[in-house]
Amino acid sequence: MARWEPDARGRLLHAAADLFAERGYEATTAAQIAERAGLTKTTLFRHFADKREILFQGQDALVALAVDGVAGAPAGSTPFEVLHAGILALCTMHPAEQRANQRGIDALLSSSPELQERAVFKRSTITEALRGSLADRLDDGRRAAVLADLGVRAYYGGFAVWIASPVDGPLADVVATELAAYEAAVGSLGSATLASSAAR
Amino acid sequence: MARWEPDARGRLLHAAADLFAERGYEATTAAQIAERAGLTKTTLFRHFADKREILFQGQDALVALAVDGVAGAPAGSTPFEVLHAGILALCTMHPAEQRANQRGIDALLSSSPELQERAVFKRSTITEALRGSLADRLDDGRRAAVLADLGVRAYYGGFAVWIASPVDGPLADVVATELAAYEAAVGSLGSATLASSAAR
DNA sequence: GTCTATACAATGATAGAC
DNA sequence: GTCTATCATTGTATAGAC
Repeated sequence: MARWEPDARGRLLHAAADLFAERGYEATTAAQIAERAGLTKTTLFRHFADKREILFQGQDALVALAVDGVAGAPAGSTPFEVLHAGILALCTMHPAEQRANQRGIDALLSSSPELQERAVFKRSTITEALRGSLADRLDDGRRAAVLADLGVRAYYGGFAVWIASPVDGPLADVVATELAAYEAAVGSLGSATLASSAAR
Repeated sequence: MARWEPDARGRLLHAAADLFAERGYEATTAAQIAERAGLTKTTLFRHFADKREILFQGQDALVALAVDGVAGAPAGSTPFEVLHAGILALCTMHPAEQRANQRGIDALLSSSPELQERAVFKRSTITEALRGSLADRLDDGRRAAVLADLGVRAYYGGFAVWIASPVDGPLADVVATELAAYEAAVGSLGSATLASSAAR
């Protein structure tokens, strides 16, 4: 028999979600979250590095998804196809059932500068991991970097559209549309540049 | 006659630079900085929003530089020429004499996760401002976003090279070289995409 | 309008007991 | 793993001094 109730982490997450929804992020203290979960502040900080991390639960898995997605792209893929593989792998983290949850988290994020800073950092971590794995595949570091930025933009942009949309549908569809639009924008940029330099 | 010693902000910056160099960022407390400057903690936090901001002194001006640089690009410029104008404007913030200082700041940044997070946030603020002003000029939002990412990469990448380089020279030269390299990478990406889609 | 004094709330770390 | 307890530090708030 366990000497304490199981799933402390899950209880903390649940308590935090409730309290953040009730009073907002800043008005909720770490001690209050712990108390509602039937635990203490010390235990909370054993499970989460800091208060902000509670809201980014599971985000760390995105890095591995992107890297594995890129690594798993078939040989002979074009650079954009490799990128697609990495970005669409990210979408598997967000099933349609969680869309309502994500809306709530999104609202919290925009309420606190502290959380926005952390969100930007997470985004940059994903971008950097993606850039690294693309660089392994593409042997041109700068091309890999540009693709990583572009892919992450499509992912986050698609995510925002998906969250805001009234109709249910898979995130991957929206993101794929975004990716195609960015691809077109880069294509026109490339050809515009070539045309203008050819004109000289 | 002043009733107190002037230039409190300057003294705080100087005291912080000394203490950070002596003991590192984390081992220096806000109270110690204030004390060495002959002030109190309260005053320090009147001049800086938080401890991290002490190390990003002046960074906020970069946003205006980028925006004004883009806005000042001559009519009829190509998208890349507009971008050049914005990015090279950023370089005016960093005269060659400050290169040694920047090296010290750079070392501190890599010593603390807290500072890295703030640095990433500053970078994203600059990117976002640049993206906005490029979007005004270029009427294609996604193209503007890709260019902003690319330009900021050239700026930060060039900055790192400039910091590390043993030879003295203007930052703008290094950054211009980076920009050209990224431009070439995007050009080849665009034509590769066009070629591969044409081949179908 | 800038600084000081004091008190305060909250984060996060640490040590030792169960 | 969790708890109690204590602690340093950040950052805020208030009221007053010059």
